Amino acid sequence: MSGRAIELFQEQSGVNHLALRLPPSVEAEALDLLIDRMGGRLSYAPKQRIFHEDDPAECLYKVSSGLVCTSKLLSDGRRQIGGFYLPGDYFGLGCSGAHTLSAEAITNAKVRIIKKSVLMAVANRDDIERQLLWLMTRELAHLQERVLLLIKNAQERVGEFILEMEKRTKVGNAIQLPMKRQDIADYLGLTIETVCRVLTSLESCAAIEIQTLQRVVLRSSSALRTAMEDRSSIPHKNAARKRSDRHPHSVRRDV
Amino acid sequence: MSGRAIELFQEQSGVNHLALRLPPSVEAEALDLLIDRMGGRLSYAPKQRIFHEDDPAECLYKVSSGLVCTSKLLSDGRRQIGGFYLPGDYFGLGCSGAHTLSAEAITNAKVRIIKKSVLMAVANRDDIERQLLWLMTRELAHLQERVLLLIKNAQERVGEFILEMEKRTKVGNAIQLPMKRQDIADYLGLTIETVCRVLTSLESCAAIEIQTLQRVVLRSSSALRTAMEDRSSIPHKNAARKRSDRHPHSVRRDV
DNA sequence: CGTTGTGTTGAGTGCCCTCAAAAGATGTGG
DNA sequence: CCACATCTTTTGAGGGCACTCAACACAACG
Repeated sequence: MSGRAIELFQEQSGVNHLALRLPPSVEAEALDLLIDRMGGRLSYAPKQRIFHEDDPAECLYKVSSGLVCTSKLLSDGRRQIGGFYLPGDYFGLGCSGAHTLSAEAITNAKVRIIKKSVLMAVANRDDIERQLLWLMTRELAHLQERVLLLIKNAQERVGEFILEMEKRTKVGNAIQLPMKRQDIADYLGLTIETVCRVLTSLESCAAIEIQTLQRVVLRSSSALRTAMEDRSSIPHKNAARKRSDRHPHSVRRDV
Repeated sequence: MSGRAIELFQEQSGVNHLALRLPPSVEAEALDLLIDRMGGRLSYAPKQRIFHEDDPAECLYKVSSGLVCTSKLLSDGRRQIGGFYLPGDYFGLGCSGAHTLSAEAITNAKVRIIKKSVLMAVANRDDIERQLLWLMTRELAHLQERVLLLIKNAQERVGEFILEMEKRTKVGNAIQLPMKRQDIADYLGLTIETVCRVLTSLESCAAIEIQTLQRVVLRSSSALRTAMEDRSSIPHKNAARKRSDRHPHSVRRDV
């Protein structure tokens, strides 16, 4: 249980130990090695389920190839997609006890899987722990971004999605969209029709080019930005004017 | 750096060590003791800022009294509230490097503050680490709930907010709403007018009673549930019928 | 008791959803 | 390789929910 009182004041490692301020270069090297060597290999066909949302969350997963998503089915029939996971991405984190989301393959996918208990038994615990904490922190930051996304309008949601996928899947200058339009819609909290319409409008304003269903090229990022901010050339929504009215002295009370 | 190879195979503690499956009774006892005894005391007036969203995230905060919220100002002037924190709640977690949100007091508030480095230097690290991980896991679960909330309609959002606040702030049978209507709106991604209208309609259908601006009583939880599910008696939105059309064989491919 | 901030209510509009149908993509058997 | 069936995507028409704008009621404070 204890037996590490001797280390109590080793400040250097102690400070970093918290893993809430991590050297960015660390990433998950040891974890990668471990799961690649010791983790089980599993293959999934499109739409095949990897785990269900009530299954005990005792494993850690990493995508080797293909595309995986987590999702949740609501009582009214709507589906919300928690995230898309590309090769190299980890999923199944951040759940104590049971998963809160299901996971399924979207394309053919190969997945590495390792039990958390095995992970802890085999590896240097602190390294692994720090890396897991880092992964959780990233997941949390990503979720916060998503919350911000969901209060925006359709053009901004789709636009930010394009930009996110550009960072993650660009080969040459082609952005890959391996998921269905319906998956994008469920990820962005929109309908498939709205996603289609926005994509079409983005193409017609020369921001992007839809080469195939799953292949998009970013033609003009400035045009994309413009289209995202454009509210049909009407200064609608809660504009800055209104906001300043609402918090007229949010500044002057600062210490 | 290392020197802990001897502990490598201490299975028992190693398994729990991951803190991703925690004994629910643990909560944050040691952490509570530590921050209450060693943490600094700070007092804030309404609307006073506690930290800014770009400040380095090197401290952990706990509300002693009053109400605190985290928030982010968007470029278009909209504000998104990350969360409300009541006495006993921790905030400032889950950020590596810099905060992603600002924090400010809503009412008069007393806050305990402790540096993460001090925390790690003074305490048994594993306990503290486990408790921090547990707090982060809760934060993550809460964020996932929020994402699900934001794709729902106004009545469901406000209704779920009432139910959440009932769990957290009920004294007798009165629910306390210490924040402004605008704060609720910014938390739910709605406008203040919509929040008002929904609250009024919930009162007129006998689901709740608005005693004062900041004091609400839940009259009939069943009426509330009905009002939340009610889409003006029209089976709109993506109903189950349409959803089953969209994924007609999501079952048959399971292993 | 005026002033300022906050909350409520009303009228009108637009964004996105629903419903519907056509067009395109994908897969299978002949 | 083509015909056919199925699934997916696109496009169109129309409507509702939540937003914008505006005015009034209420509360807090000096």
